[in-house]
Formats: sequence, C-alpha cells, structure tokens
Amino acid sequence: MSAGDETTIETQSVIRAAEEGGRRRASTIIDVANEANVAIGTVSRYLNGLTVRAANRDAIETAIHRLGYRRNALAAAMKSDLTNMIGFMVPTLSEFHAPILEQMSSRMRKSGRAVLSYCHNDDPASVLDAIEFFAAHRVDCLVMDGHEEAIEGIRELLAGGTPVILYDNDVAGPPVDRVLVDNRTASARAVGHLLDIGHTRVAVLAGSLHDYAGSERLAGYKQAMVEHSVEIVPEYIAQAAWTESGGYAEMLRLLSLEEPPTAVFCCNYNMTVGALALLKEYGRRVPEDISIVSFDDVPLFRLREVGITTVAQPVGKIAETIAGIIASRLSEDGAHHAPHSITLACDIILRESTRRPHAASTPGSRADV
Amino acid sequence: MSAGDETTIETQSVIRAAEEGGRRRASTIIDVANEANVAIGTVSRYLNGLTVRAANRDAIETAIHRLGYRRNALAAAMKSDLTNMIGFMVPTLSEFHAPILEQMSSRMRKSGRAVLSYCHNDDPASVLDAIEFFAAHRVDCLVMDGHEEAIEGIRELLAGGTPVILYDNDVAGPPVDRVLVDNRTASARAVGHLLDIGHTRVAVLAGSLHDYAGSERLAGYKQAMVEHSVEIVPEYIAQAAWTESGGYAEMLRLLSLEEPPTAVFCCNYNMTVGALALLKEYGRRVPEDISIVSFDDVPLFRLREVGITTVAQPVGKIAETIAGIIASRLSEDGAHHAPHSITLACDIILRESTRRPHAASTPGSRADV
DNA sequence: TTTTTTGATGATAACGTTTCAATTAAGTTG
DNA sequence: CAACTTAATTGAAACGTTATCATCAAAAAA
Repeated sequence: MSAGDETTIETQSVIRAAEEGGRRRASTIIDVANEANVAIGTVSRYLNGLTVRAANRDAIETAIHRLGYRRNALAAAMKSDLTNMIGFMVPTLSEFHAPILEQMSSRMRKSGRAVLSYCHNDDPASVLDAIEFFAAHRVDCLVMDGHEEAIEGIRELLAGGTPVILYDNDVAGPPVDRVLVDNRTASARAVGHLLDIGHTRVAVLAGSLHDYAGSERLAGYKQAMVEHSVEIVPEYIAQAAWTESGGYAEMLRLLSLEEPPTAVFCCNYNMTVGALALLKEYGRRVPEDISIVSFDDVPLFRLREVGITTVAQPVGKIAETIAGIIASRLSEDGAHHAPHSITLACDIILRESTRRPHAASTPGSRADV
Repeated sequence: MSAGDETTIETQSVIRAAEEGGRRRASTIIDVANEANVAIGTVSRYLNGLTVRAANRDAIETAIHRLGYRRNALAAAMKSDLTNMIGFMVPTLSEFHAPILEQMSSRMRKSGRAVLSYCHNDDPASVLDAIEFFAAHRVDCLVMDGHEEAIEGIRELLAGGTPVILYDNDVAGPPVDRVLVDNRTASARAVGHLLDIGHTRVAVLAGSLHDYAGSERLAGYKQAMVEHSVEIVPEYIAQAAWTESGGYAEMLRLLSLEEPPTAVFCCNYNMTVGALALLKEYGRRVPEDISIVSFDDVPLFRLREVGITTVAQPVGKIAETIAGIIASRLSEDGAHHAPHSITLACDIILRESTRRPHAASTPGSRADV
C-alpha cells in the first residue's frame, strides 16, 4: 500500500461517525484499520501480539487510542473457538469455597483467562442450568463439584471437546480429571488424635452418606476406631444434613445419651457451628467438658477464644492443582492425555478444643436435656 | 413446505456428520433447521420463545434433541448486543463481599442473567484490567466498588452505553448509580452506644482516611462525641491500614497511653481481629477490661464465646437494591433516568463485647507494655 | 365466496473478529 | 546486483446467531 495522501480526507471523517442519541456504536477493528491505513488482518496481528512492522504498529496504536477502540472478545471467541473463560461451579460461596474461587481467579488471570462462577446451592435444577449456561457460553473448561445429575451433561461437554474437572466431591462415571482430598485418611488422623489422648467415647457428626466426602469421612472415623481397637457404638454415629441445624440437632441427641461422648468429630464446618451453639446453650465447655475436632479450617476456628482443632483442606494446593490441569488440558499436547485423578493430603491443625478426657466423665452422667 | 419423503435420506446423514479426532464440530442452528425442515429464522424464533406453528415446534424440538444442539450464546450476544452478563468487581471474596456476590448471582439468574466476577485485590492495575476485561466481553452492566483510578474507564463505559453501578465505596465524578451504606450515622450510633453506657475514654481504630468508608466512619465517631459533649482526644484517634496487623499495632499504641481507652470502635472486621489478638496477648479481657464495637457482621462475631457488638451492613438489601437498579437500567424506559444514589441504613447488633466501664478503670492505670 | 387482516415463514444481510492463501516487501546469500 | 529466502501484509471467507422484509398461509370480515 502506498502511504496515500488521497485517503487522508476519508479517514478523518470516519472518526466518531455515528452519534445516535446516547448509545454510540463502538468502534471496530475495521475502523482502526481504516484510520491506520492498514488491512484488518494487520490490526488483528497487532492485537494478538504477532510481529507488525514498526510504522504500522505506531499507526495502529494511535488509531486505537484516538477511536477508543476495545476489542470485542465475543467476536474473537466465536471465530477462534477460544473464549478464555473457565466455568467454575460452587454450591455456595462459603468460607471454604470462596478462597478457592478467589485463588482460581487470580491464577487464571495470569494466563489471560477469566473465571465465570455460578452458585447452584446444591439444587439439582440449578446444577443443570449451570451446565447449560456454561455450554452456551462456550467456556474453554468447566470446573465443578461432582453431582450425580450432572453426569449426562458432563458427557455431552466432553463429547464436544470441553475438558471437565471435578473437585471436592467425586462422582463415578465420566472420564474426567479429579482433584480430591484424602478425606478418609485425614478423618482417621483427626479421630486418631482424640483416641491417642485417651478418649474412648468418641462420636461422629456425619453428613450425608450419599456423597463422596460424607461416606469417606465416616469411613475414616471407623478406620481409626478399628485401628485403636475401640468399639464402634452405633449411637455415636450421628448422621445429619451438612447444615448448622443438622449439627445442632444431632449434638443434642448425643448429649442426651446414657453415656454421652467425651469427644466429637464434626464432619464439616456448618455442623461444627451448630454443635458449638448447642454446647454453649447447654453450658457445656469446650474442651473441659467435651472435645471437638472439626473439618475445614475457617477464620472462626482460628480466631475464637478457644481455637478449634480441625482438618485443614489444602485450599491453595487445590486451586493450584486445578489451575495446572487446566493449563495442561488447554495446551496442544495435554489435550488427549488420560484423565488425572489427584488426591491431596490434609493437615491436622491442633488447637485448644481437644484435651484429655476429664476423670469425672464417667458412665451415668446423663445430660438433663 | 411439503412434509417431504425425498428429504429424509438427506437429513439422516446430517446427524453427527463430522467426527474429526475427538473434537467434534458442535451442531448449529442451521443443522437444526435442516433436520427439522424449517428455516433458520423459525428455529431462532422458537429458541427465543416467539410463537411457532405447532408442527414446526415439535419438529424443532425433536431435531434439537437428536443433534444435542446447544445455542451459542456468543453468537447470539454479538448480533443482539445483549450478553446477559453482569460484570461484578470485588476487592476480595471476603466474608463481607462473598455473600453479596452470591446473592447477586442468584437474583440475576432469575432474570436469565449471569454474573461474571473479578477480584482486583485493591491493586490499581488489576482494577484497570478488570474494566478492560468487562468492556471486551461486552457485559450489559458493570457493578463495582469505587476507585479513583477507574474514573476514566467508567466514563468510557458510560459513553458506550454500558450502565455502571458503584457500591460499597464512593468516588466523586461520574454520573452513575450508587448503592452505599450510611457509614456515618451507623458509626455515630455505635459510638453513641458506648457513650450511653457510660464510657468517656472512647477510642477509634480508623482505617484509611482517603476513602469514603474510612472518612465517613471517623466522621460518625466525631459526631457522636460532639453530640454527647465528650471531648475528642487526638491520641484516641488511631489511624491505620484496614488490616489485621494495622489493628494490632494501633491497639498496642492505645493500650500504652497514659490513660488508655475503656472502649474502642474498630472501623472494620480485619482491624477488630487484630485488636482482639493483641488484647488476648496482653491479657486484657473483653468486655471486663475494655469494650469493643466493630463494623461488619461476620460469623466470627456471632459465634465467639463473647459475641462482638457490631454494625451490620444490610448485605441482602444491598444485593437486592443493585439487582433492582440493573433491572431498571436494562429495561427500555429506565435506561435514560438520572442516576440514583441510594444510601442504606445499618443495624447495630448488641452482643457481649460492650459493658459499662469498670469503676477501677481510673486514670494512671498505664499498661506495662 | 371474495376480500381483508393477522401472523408465521423464508432467504439473506449483518455483527466483529480470526484465519488462510496469495501477495508483496524486506533481508540474505552467492 | 540478481536470485533466493523469509517475513509481513492483504483481501476475503468463515464463525453462529439475530433482524429485516418480502412472502405466503390461515383466519376473520364482508
């Protein structure tokens, strides 16, 4: 192209052409190309970081600045089949999930990607909606907690070439990557600690037995009991919803047993909160009257006057691992590998909520509830 | 169109046509139209809920199901200039912000929209990146906390016709909707409570005075002091970063004064945590030795053995109000209204961390720190 | 019936990018 | 300096929708 004087008049009039009552047409790559007197393709090359002759580069930069041009990511995504968006499903933005999302976001940002999040509140219909939504928006990859009802949708996504990564909760079937946590071993160690310091009447506040975490954590409890040759008492296995009220109600039941437990392993944060609320209400002191071990490490457990001994899931490691898998799956060569299944270890954080059982905690001290 | 026998052979071969090594071309609206023997436009009408002849509707539904068709939201957005995505900026997914995002998500979902979130960690560069990102993805509306460095970007967005809503932190200038909280009045009431129950040596742990919340909360403190005719002592105004360590350090300074305060108003959650840590370390009991009032209501404050009296921001109301403004702005008629500026009231939640000053807390009881 | 009114359908042009083959400019080498 | 190699540029064809408008079918009114 000749650095044409004859085109100058035309290009000047192009700038900010249409001002139709408030909503202005955003300038496009075509406007930039005209303004800079280069081909559209050249502007595209510039925008995508490919080499461009110095003179053109300057002209393009000036044009972009003058026009206030902003690339339309949708159009780009449509053509290139890459949205640079990662779908991320969480049940809720709890104190466990929020940090994972936050870390995922910042890690993804570093590779030029963004995270589109969706809370499904454990509602099956919402889970399906979420998959539909992510599929419609053509996310490059979907990260989600496992759900039975999602299996069909996951298969469709995989068939369409979208990698899916399961975390937190496992579900059998689809050939996807999994980033899980060794719930069983961690639970066994947590309960083992209670047994080690002399407790024998150890109860468990188990969550739903229908999901992976719930059954694994209960299995860990049983494993520790067996390993320490302590009899498993059926009444000490309290099964409830994963909620605060679930923890409250079952803790109440445990307290009213003939021989109430001297220590309780609560299988998640919410149940622990419920249990603590009940104990406070009934004047039971932690750890003097009863020892508590929880799962999940939230600020509350660290900052309470009496810190709560707990199993800390490696939140940072989880986010890091997921991010790594995404990077690998989205690279040319990593796309066709067999699925990884990574299980991360947890830490037990000892705080003040666990202590040797009191000598006075003998049989028969039934709670008057 | 004749219900053609002669087309049947053709359409059957269309299904799952191209299987190129793992990544299959997703079926499009065109495939559906062919399969159902209708025009593309008719399928589009069906997808968008417009009336379609019964026979065609059935044919389309069957075709969609057989082909596993999923609408491409990007292509739709590009043409219709509506992405149905709301951009949402948060500094961090803290215990204050996470619930807002969560509630925003579920409210938006009800109107068929999704929330794209971005954590900027109060890093100016990230704030700019976020705006760039949201602009590129053509979000229908941007919700963000106020930032000086974002003003220029906000203006560009507005000029392009994208509504912007400020929340949490205000910033002067751009004509945008604002959803704020009456920090000043809330703070005045919180401090007023301390004064009411007899404290006179009341200190404030103020955050950054350069931002809206920081200056307003300090102003509220001063207002209460004036209203109660209590002299404002400069040493009692402790100014620090909004962080845990900031609260820790300044609390230390306050304790080491000739006449340490008998009550402290901490201007946010993190500073309170820092202050509490220091008090525990130095053996000062709350509320026996010192009363504490905080800002923000997080689970910790509710679940500690000694609950913390605090100012609760109306998180649900904030989300609701933002959602309402979005709906209005995105409707035909609401688009051109003058900006709203809504200020919501906070609640004071009385717990156990505030109590009348101890008779023994006389001048001269200097802390040996 | 015939004419009018209403409403769904069909073909095609956008929307704003990327990609690709063809072309031209710029370096390198003999 | 010619002949070759390499690299940047160009123009046009996608990508998968929605929007428009001219048709065409069906129901309502005459």
